[in-house]
Amino acid sequence: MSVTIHDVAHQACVSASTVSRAFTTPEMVRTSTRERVLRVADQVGYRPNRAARGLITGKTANIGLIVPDLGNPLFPAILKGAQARALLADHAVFLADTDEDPELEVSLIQAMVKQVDGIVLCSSRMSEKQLRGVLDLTDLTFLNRKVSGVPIVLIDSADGMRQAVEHLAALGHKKVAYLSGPPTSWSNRERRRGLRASSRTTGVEAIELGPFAPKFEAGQQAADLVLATDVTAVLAFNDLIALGVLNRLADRGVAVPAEMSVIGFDDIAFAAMCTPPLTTVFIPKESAGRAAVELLLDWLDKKSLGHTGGTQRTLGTQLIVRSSTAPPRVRAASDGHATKSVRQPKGD
Amino acid sequence: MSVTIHDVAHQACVSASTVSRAFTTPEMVRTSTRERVLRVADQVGYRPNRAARGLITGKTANIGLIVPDLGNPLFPAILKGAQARALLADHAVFLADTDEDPELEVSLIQAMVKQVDGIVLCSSRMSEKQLRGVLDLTDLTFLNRKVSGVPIVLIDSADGMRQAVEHLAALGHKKVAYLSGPPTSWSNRERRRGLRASSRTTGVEAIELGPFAPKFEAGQQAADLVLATDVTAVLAFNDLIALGVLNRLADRGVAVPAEMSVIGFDDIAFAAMCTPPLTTVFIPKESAGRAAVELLLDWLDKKSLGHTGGTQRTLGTQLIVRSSTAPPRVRAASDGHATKSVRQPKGD
DNA sequence: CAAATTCCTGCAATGGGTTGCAGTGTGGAT
DNA sequence: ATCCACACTGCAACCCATTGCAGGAATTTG
Repeated sequence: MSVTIHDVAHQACVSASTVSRAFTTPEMVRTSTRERVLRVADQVGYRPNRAARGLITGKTANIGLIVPDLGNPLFPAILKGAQARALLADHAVFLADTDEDPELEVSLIQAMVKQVDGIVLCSSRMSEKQLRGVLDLTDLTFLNRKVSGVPIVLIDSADGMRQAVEHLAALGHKKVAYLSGPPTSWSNRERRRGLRASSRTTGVEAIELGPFAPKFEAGQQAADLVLATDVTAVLAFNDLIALGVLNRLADRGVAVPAEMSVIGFDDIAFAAMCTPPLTTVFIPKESAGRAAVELLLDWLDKKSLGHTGGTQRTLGTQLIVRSSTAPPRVRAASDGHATKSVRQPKGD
Repeated sequence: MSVTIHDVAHQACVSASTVSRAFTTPEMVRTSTRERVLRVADQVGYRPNRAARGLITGKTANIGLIVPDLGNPLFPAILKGAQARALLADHAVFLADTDEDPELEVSLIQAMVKQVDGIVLCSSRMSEKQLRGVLDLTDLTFLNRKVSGVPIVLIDSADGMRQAVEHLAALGHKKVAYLSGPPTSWSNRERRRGLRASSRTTGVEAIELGPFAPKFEAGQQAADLVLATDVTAVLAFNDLIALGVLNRLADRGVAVPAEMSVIGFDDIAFAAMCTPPLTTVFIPKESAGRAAVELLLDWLDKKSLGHTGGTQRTLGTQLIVRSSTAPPRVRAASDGHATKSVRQPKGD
C-alpha cells in the first residue's frame, strides 16, 4: 500500500534505522550512504509517517486552532496568518469552529489533544472553570484572552478605543454611544475600559448600549436604539455590527457621516468596500495569528529545555479614518475643542 | 505524562486488550468488566490516542481540506459546512490555504496524506498533470472541479448564469459584459458556457473582459474597462469582483442600478450589506462543504466494502435579486422582449 | 459426570518510525 | 604487528492501541 521506511531500507540495502537517521540526524550517516538513501526515498516517493513518528518522539508537528465562528471575517484572517506561520515551521493545523458554544469548545479541545503539540484558542468563550479543566491537557496559547502562566497574544483594544474617541473628540462630538459586544469577550471588556478612560480625558460623554451579538443583524437592531438617544456618533464593538448600523441608518434615511458618525473595530476587508467606507480600528489580524503560533512554538521549545514562565505579546492597533466619521451637524464654529495631542500610533 | 490504555488496564486490573475492546467492541466484554473499565477510564481521563489507533487500523478519522484563499469569504463558508459535517462523523479536519499556488497545493497534499483518510480539494488550481500526480496518494474529493473516477461536488454555475442573464434580459438589457475569473477555474468555464448558451436563447449580446483575479481590487480595475464599452449591465465572476466594480462605479459617479446593473456570484454575506445591495447568484456554500465531506466519507466506506465508481453531486444555485439591477436607463417602452419562460429555480 | 459449547480474557504480533546500545570496519598511533 | 579511537550501521526495544488466536472458566448438552 503505502511506502514505508522499510521499503526504502530494502531498496537501498541498509537497515530501517539508517534510513530514519538519514532523515532525522543526517550527520550520523556517511555522506555516500545518506545520498543513496535519500535518492531511493525520493524515487519511491517515501514520506515519513508523522503519526508514527509522533508516537515515539512525543511530537506530532501538528497544532490545533479553535475559533468561535468562521462566519466572522476576523477569524479567517487570523487563521490565514496562523496557518502560514505553522507552515513555515513545517507544522500542519487542525481547525475547529465552535459555533460560539463553550461546551463544544471543551470537547473539541479534548478530541484534538492527542494529535497536536499545542492549541491556539482564539477569543475563547469558555468559562474560567471550563478553562481550568482543559489547561493541563496540552499546551494552550490564547489569542485575546488573559490567562496567566501560558503564552498569550493580546490586542491593545483599549488603545484602539482611545484613538477612536480622540478622533471623535477632535471632530467635535460631545456625546457618543458604544455598542457593547459579548460580555464574555475580553476584547469587549478592554474596549469598554478604554472608552471610560478616554471619555474622562477628552470630556466626551459616553453611553453604553447592548450587549449585542457580534453580527450584522445585531447592528441593524442597534441602530434604532442609537437613534432613540441624542448621540452624534456611535462606536461599535466590531465592524460587523458597525456595518449593520450603517445599513439600518441608510434605511431610516439618516445620513452618515453628516448626521451620525460610525466607527467599527477590526478593519475587516469589507469595511473599506461599503458606502460610506467605514472608519474603523485596524487590528493586525494575520500578525496576531502568526504571533500566536510563534509563541506556542517557542513555548514548546523552551519547555523541552526546562524553561518556564508565560510569555505575552501585545499588538498595537491603528485607527483607519475613512468616510463614516465627520464633525457633528450641529456644532459651534471651530472652538479649539480638539484633543491637545494626537499621539503617534503604534506600529503593527 | 499522558494517560495510556495500560494505565487504565492496570487500574482496572485487566489487560490492555480488554480496555481496548471495551471501547471498540463493547459486546465482546462482560458487562460488569466493561462498566468497571469505562468508569476507571473516565476517572483518570483516558482518551484513546487516535494516531496510534490509526497506525493499526489504517483509519485516522481525520480529513484534510484545502482551499485557495481564506481571504475570499466563499471558502470560510464552505469550510464551516465541511467542518460541521466532519464533526458529525467524529472526524477532525486539517486545514490548508494554498494562497492560490498550485505547487504549494501539491506539497500540502503530500504533507497531509499520511495523517488523513482523504482530502477535500476546493476549487483546486492544480494543472491536469499535477493532479494526476497526487490522485493515487490518497482519496481525493473535489469541489467545483470535474475529475473522473473520484467523488465530486459541482455547483451548477451555468444554470446560475442562465438565471442571471434571463433576469437582465427581462429587464430589457441588450448588451452585457462578463468579467472573467481565473482561467484555470472550472466555475469560470461553466459560467462562460452558461453565458454563451443563454446569450443565444435570450438574444442578449455578451462580451467578455478579463481574466481578472477573484479580488475586490480587480473589480475596481474592471469597472473602468466596462465603462469604456457600451454595455448596460455587468456580470462578475464573483461577488468580490462585483463589489470592486460597485466601488469604482461610485467613484466615477456612475449610478447603480440606474446607469449600470451589476450582478455577482456566490452571495457572500457582504453582498447583502453593501449599497446598493448586490443582486447575485446564491451558491449553497455550507451545503457544498457538507456534501463534499459526506461524499468523501461515503466513498471511504464503500471502498472498504469493495465498491467502486465515482459519485457526483450537483448543487443548484439561485439568483437573489437585490438592488444593483434595474432596467437600463435608455430603453424603449415595455416591448415584450422579456424571456418567454422564467423557469423555476432548483432547490439547494 | 464427562464432553462440548459459549463467553470472556490475555498473550503476542502488528503498524511505522526512533533510538540506546553493541558490533563492525577503518585508519592512526605506538 | 597490536591496540585504540572513531565513525557507521544494525539489532531490538519502544511508543500506543488493535486484533487473531488460544486458554480458562462457566454453562449447556449428552
